[in-house]
Amino acid sequence: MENKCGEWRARVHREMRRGFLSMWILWALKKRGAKMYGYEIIQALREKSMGRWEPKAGTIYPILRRLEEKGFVKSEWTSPKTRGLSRRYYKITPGGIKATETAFSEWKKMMVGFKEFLHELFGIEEVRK
Amino acid sequence: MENKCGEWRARVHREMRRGFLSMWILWALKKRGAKMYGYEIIQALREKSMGRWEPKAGTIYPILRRLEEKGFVKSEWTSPKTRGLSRRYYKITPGGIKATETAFSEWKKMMVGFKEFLHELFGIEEVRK
DNA sequence: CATATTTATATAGCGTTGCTACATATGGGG
DNA sequence: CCCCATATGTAGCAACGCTATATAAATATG
Repeated sequence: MENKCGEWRARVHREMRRGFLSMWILWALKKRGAKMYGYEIIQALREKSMGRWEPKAGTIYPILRRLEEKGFVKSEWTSPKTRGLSRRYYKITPGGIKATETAFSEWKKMMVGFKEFLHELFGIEEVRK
Repeated sequence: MENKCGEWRARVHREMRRGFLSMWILWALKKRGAKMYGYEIIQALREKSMGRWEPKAGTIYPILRRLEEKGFVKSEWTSPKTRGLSRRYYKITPGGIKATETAFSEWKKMMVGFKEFLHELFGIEEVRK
């Protein structure tokens, strides 16, 4: 029972993240301005979400590849000059910037829609945070 | 160009809905109190979202089946006494009510987290390494 | 020196889900 | 009778978050 509830919670959490992660990463690249590499993004998300979320490598690296396939980021493999491991740096493209804005616009519409939906259908004020 | 942007928009829209639809439907059943049938739910969502979303039968019916598999709703096939088509009526269970609250709690956490994430990562202060 | 941990990237495969497309069937209006 | 609305359902696709696992070099620890 408790277990099933936990599973449900985890599943809800997981499914709710879908569609947001790409947006978050594109956003990070856009606002940061500079190029970032995968491991750096993983750590940034972990730190900035303050323990709310532990992004996994198997989640982030595929996202970055997909974003590159779509032309939203461009990557560049760099060998360190003095020491350290090689890194693949990602940089957002103009298309990526546009995609970020599109995604945010969709997100906002959905949130507004969700609140209005709840309000209209059920008169829930609770939702207004 | 325009096409690709449209595809991206549609994909974002689609992915963002994941994890919300079950919650919406459970919520509708919970707040409505009474039992509802699939077609009714589809129409209610269409009307109440005011054209923002056109829920499809192929989306809603499978959701209802899954919710029943999880024990969050119970269904009952009813033949009309006088006239009209037979309908499968759904009613939320105590487990479903708990699941609704769980999902809403997760949703709120995620929204708050998202806002804080954006503020912290991209606020006035320069982002640290 | 040897070992363990951290840094860094990558992919195969799983499960869930929203959606398209299609199938089936009844009721009512013209 | 024909057409649309009503009403339910499933097969199959595509996307994506995640687990598990692999690889390899750098760095820390004993």
